[in-house]
Amino acid sequence: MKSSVYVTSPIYYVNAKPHIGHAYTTIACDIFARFRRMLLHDVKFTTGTDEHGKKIEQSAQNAGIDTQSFVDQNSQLFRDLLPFLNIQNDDFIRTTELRHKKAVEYFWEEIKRNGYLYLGEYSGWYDIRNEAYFSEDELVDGKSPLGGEVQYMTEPCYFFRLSTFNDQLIRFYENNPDFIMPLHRRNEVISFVQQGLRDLAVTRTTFKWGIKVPKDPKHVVYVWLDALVNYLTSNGYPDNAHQNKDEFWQNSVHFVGKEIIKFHAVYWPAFLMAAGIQPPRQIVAHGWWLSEGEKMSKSVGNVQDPIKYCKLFGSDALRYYIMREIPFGDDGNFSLENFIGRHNSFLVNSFGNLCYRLLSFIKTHSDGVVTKQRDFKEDDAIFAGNVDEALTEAMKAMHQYAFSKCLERLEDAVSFANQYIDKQKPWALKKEGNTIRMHTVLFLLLEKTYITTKFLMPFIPISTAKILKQMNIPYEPVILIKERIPVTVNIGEPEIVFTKIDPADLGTFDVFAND
RNA sequence: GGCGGAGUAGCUCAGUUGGUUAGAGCAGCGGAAUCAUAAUCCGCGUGUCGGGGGUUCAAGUCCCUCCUCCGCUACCA
Repeated sequence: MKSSVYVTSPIYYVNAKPHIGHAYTTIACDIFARFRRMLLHDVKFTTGTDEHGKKIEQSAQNAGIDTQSFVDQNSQLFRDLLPFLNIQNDDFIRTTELRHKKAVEYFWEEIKRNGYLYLGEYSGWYDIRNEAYFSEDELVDGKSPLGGEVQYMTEPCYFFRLSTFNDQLIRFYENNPDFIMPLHRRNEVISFVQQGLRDLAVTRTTFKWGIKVPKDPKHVVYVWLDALVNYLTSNGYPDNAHQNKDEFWQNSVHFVGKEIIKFHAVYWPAFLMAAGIQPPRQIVAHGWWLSEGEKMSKSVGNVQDPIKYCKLFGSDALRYYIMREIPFGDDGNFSLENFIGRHNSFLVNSFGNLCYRLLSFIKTHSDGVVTKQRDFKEDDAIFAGNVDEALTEAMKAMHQYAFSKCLERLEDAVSFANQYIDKQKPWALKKEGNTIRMHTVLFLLLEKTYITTKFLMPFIPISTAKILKQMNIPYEPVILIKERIPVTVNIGEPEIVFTKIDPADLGTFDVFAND
């Protein structure tokens, strides 16, 4: 039976411009989605923007424009980022859309009907910027622990009976050991829940910019409850109310940054349980980027701008670097120097050069034609075996969201090919007039390089498409480790696909977002 | 304070349930080759495996302790 997968990025809060962190999550989702498509799975991949809340309302006021125009403009910035990054998403959802309003209202009625909401009163110090209440003793120098300005407020509000889900959540984590990836994040979540959950205030009355509570419109639904429901909205809820029977929902994977794990791994499953819907299949959390060794911040002025990188080096270069540099889940450092180093070392010197040297050799020394021959030697079997093994491990890594490990294995495969070509010396075979052996070697090289290139497609789709076109092998977009190519290949015109980045040419290239 | 993670070659890191002379990539040095974007290939690392103590025939790998860094979380006086 055909597998399905529902891949979601977080929806991005439209109060700030997109930076490398947003690009990172979205690219990871896209690569995973492309990978699964190449396994011929049914894939739905959604991203979008989160547009409600007091903070948005205030930012719009400060900017002197009406709130809807404000979110329209800012949401567009995130939408515009997608083609730059070469993202193939199936949906772009905005929380201000009517379909989402309907979904939230329906969801609200469901959890209310099931008895998980009650009207109470909330008072405390409210951090406007971070949309959160704090108790007196949590304040630091008169500000919230998150650094925002606070004001004391009392408001009637609806509470969600989160406290009744303690045991159910713990049991869920135990029964689904791979629910939270990577593992150490899971432990943090479990220990958080084990300390005991308190009921959660899920409405506000201090602002208007949000989805109103059905039949009690002075209350606005808490932004996180609102935002999380987007994953259902995009999957057709509430028209498609039976999410438990939905193939996509059963195989839903939420990619998130580590800072929002609690919302996705605790609140969200509890909300869903309250509505009678099963939790998502997996939460995959990634780490944060430092910028040139320091924490990224607007005031420091070192916020990395993904669009600049794409404009100058192409989206493939950014996609490769960002996935290769750090193990998914860990924090890492984004630096121009490393970017250039990795780009030149693998994409240009290792992979790009392999493709070009192989194809141009076939073009010049074999009239552009390779035919399968059977003058095999032990070296051939070793080479083929090594590549197959590397690709098998790459496949395994991909299923575990270990993107950098997957790329390492693919790099190994490329390296095996470079070693093999050097050892077999097809140029020497040509001189000797040993055409049969030369074709045997070239054919094997072409076949293995072709398969490796296809495996690289999810990461660097534009470049690999060019290379495959040059190979002129009719292909299906499928990853098959043991794939065979036609017995005779008449290659196309070889061209250089990756060009070396010379730091000297960059001059005063400013990698940071100017604002 | 509690829980958890980490501290291994210049840099980034692998090191399975303890077992032969501790590994890889990058950078660096030397060489080969010339199909290729001077790309590639081969060779080269005496690191107190954070400090100290212990268990063991044997510890980077287990136990104790201390130091440093990070994450989650709590909070007394």
